[in-house]
Amino acid sequence: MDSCTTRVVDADRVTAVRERMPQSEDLIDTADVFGLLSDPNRLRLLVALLDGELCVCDLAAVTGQSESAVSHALRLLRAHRIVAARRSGRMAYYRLEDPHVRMLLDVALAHTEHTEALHPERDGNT
Amino acid sequence: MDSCTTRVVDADRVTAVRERMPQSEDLIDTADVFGLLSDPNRLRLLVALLDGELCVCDLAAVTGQSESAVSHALRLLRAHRIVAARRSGRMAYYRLEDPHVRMLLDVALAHTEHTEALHPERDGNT
DNA sequence: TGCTCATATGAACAGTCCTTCAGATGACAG
DNA sequence: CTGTCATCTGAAGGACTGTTCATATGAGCA
Repeated sequence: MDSCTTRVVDADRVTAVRERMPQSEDLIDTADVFGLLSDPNRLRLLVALLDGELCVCDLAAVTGQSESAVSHALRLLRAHRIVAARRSGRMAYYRLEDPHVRMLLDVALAHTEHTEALHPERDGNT
Repeated sequence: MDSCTTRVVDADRVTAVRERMPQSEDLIDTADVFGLLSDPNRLRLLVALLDGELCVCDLAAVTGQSESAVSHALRLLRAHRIVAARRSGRMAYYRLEDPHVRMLLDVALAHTEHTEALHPERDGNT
């Protein structure tokens, strides 16, 4: 049927799965969110914010990063509406704003704590 | 108290949050998993596999990638035990193996479908 | 045995990302 | 108004990632 570049074995499955596939735009947005959670330091920041708001310097102290690095990370997260800032004088208090991300964090952390001693990096072959 | 590089405003909160913070190793593993989900093409592969196993060429057809790219991606996912392969002759059928990742995908996709028209990339300032 | 097909792999290039350093902004104290 | 403090920003360097092209493996078939 389509002998271009991609052979197809189970044409029906392919068509069915293709129709169920979310829009490319949505996929990209989702991948983007995962990307924001894929950096250990950013992850630390978000985990720290699970309990409530914190200012930049406290976030730096908690996560062990430079304040500049924290600021950069927060800027990124803020641009994606994942965190929000409240200003009080010269301080900036950040909070976790996106309930969707909070859910992902909950799921992820709950499971990693149960999945100790399951270290990958070996070739998962037959 | 610690006048090194990082000032602290709310010392008690900092200590409390620090103690609740998961182990660095766990954090890194979690970030790693998110990283694997942060590529649109890899995400497409995993979404395609939500319904059941598929061979490499069908995955390529569904996701619109070259078979080589698919193979590389699957190799990575396989190394992290997120997918598993079943061989039948010269074909390789892949399935989603990690229930934890399946859960993350479910949560993420459910929400992106509801969160249309919420495009970020603007500076989330006051 | 030799050919073809499905998949796997390696090397390499381009693009992206994170950190750091230096400097800018804007608020508060005197 | 001047100096200090908390935070923000821009530029730059090095590391990492994903793709492609070319080739290797290994199963089925003649």
